[in-house]
Amino acid sequence: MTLTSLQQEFVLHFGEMGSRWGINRTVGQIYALLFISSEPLNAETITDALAISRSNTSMGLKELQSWNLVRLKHVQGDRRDYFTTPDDLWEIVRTLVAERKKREIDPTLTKLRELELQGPAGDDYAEARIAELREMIEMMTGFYAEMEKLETQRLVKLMTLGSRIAGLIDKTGAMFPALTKRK
Amino acid sequence: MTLTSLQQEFVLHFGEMGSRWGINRTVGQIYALLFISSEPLNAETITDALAISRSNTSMGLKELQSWNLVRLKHVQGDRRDYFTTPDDLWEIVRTLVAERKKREIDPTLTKLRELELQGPAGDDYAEARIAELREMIEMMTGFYAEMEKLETQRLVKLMTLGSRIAGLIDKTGAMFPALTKRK
DNA sequence: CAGTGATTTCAGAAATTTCTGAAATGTAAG
DNA sequence: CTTACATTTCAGAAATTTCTGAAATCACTG
Repeated sequence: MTLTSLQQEFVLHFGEMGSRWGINRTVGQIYALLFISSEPLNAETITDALAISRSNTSMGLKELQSWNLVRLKHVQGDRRDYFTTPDDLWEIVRTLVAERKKREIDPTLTKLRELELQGPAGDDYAEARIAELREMIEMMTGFYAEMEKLETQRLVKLMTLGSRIAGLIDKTGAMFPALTKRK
Repeated sequence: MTLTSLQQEFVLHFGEMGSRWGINRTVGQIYALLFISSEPLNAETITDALAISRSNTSMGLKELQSWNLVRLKHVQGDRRDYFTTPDDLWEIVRTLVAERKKREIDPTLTKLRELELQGPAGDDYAEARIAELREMIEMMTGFYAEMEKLETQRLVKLMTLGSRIAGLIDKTGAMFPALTKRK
């Protein structure tokens, strides 16, 4: 498979960005290629489109699968595995956020709780700082859990509303009547 | 400087997590150490607390400064530079989000716009996919820009309210009267 | 259940990133 | 201007990550 120059540029960009995210260049490129391909691709096709080794493709796909970022498809009369990304961009974003939370946030939250359980260590400042950090992370993950439940439509509306929502809350942090009365 | 076992564990954890984020172990450790230290620390102190080379400390601090994550302080009658993290956790989070956006999102947005400007490349699917991705990123960064403007107090309240806010929007995505009337 | 092709595994090679010590540069004080 | 630190730079060493080709495993098919 030969890439159009548009595909080429897109794929290369995601490869470079990959390192800024926590993933490697090849994984970024594979994902980008699947993302802009209208049809599912098999490992062989990816291998030659990106000019990498077959085994590298295999590892990259495995990595993407562990992130739940690609779906496996099968073509009638073809034994090979074909891969795609979900059509729904929101689904992709949800997955991405969920997985990053799992890998980047949750372990830290666990560790902080563990440290607090070890009880007073005679370092009041550090202890207070750790507690404060834990509380903040809990607040943010709690908010995230709520947002995760929302249907996409409502989420979109919420984002579009933007800061107009904040108008409902006065400076002291109390809610305006409009919000408290209803429900 | 010798670390208490609490400090030790905290610092090592952030070192390990560092690689899951885009930063390296040492940078994570330096930041963690500054974060749980009640007093500003100089490079020499950091160097021996973490058992790394003086030059490594210098590079790590430079990296943290480029992220705006540390502040430089000076102690009367001492020529050395002392470093701390802001007391306000919210300020830290805001900085972190802003910097990650700058490094991880903005370049991609620019690239996508650039690709669109290059005009029809005869690959309708890829073009549509790119446009869709650009729109989603614009929506999210737009929402972020709004949230960034809010005072911390309101932001906290908003997060605590959580999904109750979503009750204000009906399934079709239209706002409920309560929200539209008050303005 | 042998044969064929697809996929994965894995040890070492290649590439990249991180770290160090030595030298260079910067800076305040005398 | 010179001395006395403090900090930064930088080339090479060390460590880590990524990539490859060969071999192993897996799984259909006839």
